[in-house]
Amino acid sequence: MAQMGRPRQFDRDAALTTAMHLFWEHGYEATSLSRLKTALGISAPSFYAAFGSKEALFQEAVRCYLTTHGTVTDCLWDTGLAPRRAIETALRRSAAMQAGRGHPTGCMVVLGVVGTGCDADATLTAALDASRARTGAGMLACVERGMEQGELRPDTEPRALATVFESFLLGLTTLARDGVSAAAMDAAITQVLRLWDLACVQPQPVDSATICAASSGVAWL
Amino acid sequence: MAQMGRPRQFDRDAALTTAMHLFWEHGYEATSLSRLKTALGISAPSFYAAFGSKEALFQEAVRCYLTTHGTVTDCLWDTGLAPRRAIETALRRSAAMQAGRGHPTGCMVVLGVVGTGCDADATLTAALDASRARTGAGMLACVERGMEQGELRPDTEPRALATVFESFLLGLTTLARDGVSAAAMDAAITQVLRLWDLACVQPQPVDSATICAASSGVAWL
DNA sequence: GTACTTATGTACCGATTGGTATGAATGTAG
DNA sequence: CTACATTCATACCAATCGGTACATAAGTAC
Repeated sequence: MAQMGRPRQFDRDAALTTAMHLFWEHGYEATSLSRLKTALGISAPSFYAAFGSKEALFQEAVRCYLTTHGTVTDCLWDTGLAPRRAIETALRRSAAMQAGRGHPTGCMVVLGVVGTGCDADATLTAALDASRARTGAGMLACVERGMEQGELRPDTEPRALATVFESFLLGLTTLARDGVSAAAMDAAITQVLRLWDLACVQPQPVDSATICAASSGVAWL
Repeated sequence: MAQMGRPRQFDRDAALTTAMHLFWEHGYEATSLSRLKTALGISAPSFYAAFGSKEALFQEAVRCYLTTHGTVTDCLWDTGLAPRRAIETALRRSAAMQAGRGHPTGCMVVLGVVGTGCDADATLTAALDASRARTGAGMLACVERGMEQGELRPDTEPRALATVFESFLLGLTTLARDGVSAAAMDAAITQVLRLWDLACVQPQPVDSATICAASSGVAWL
């Protein structure tokens, strides 16, 4: 049996994507029910039958983001990758994604820092906060791996170096919102990665700027 | 003559500061009239008599921010300062301010990128957008000054290097919102400034990390 | 004192917020 | 066919949104 009852007359996945784009673009509070209903092309009862509530839809949109666009930094946890390459890949993929087309600019996880207002918003942004914490920890883990593997000098300050990469990554969101191109971001990424090479035991000229975002199945971003 | 009519029974400047903190913390849309009235301790007619409208108050709050906390990056335009020192001072002052106490964390100018939702919000965030553009241009101007003065190598890519500093600076807002301390930011600033030294004609070990935020009359931040 | 100016408190405005009750429409199961 | 399950459209809900009318209070000017 397929499913009982009258079938819904809209594509739930497509509607979820549209809602994600709205929350991504405008934030949680600024995305009103009426705007959602209009954009999704459905009525209020259909909305609540399909998604439960505005907050539940937001949570689901966040989950959708984290499992798609948000995966660009997962390489930070790929221990099969050289740590420097992991960081470079995360930065270049993130830049390409954030400045990419077909969706709002910037990173939804970063934009969520201001989205709400009440005190009860902790549950709303919990997933976003956790994602940022995870990415920051990933940066630090990569630097520490670089030290453990003897690639970085022992006197390297892992937290300070990781914080540079993390802050730079976080800043891309605002750059993207202000219309900075992916090419400009890529040039900056090439520069900031020289900090890694500078911290290396033996200064080695590395071939940067050649990790393409399309190098591993994220061409849809 | 002092001023005719019944004198107002609240401190307008203090109310403006309180309102600025609310907008800074929660953004424009998430800061409702009732919240403002409660925090300011005044009634609706007093509010409108004193500030005109919510939007007018926001604009005034932005102006207040830009002329106080927002001045931490003005040193980027101080041609009397060595360009490297101008950038370092801007970064360290900004970090100290954003992680400082007595006000919300992060930079109000950066947090404004997501504050609104409608299409007519262009007028709302125009001042914030212009401020970010100005700071970005200031970063670039400093790098270009470093090249013109022969301090940086001729093959330096000014835009790429300036974008690194700019993105790093923008990222501090999210770091601050996530509770990163000023000390941790300072350590990262020391690291990112090595990019400047790396681009110098003659590699020179510079005494970083010793520009205190209190070095020029911004101790109130 | 009276005239005038400004601020305040109460009570209210239409519009929009997120969310529902209700019953008809449309499907499957038997 | 009937019974059941689910979605749909219309209409509606209390609460809150940003903003105002109006009378009163409190000051200065003369």
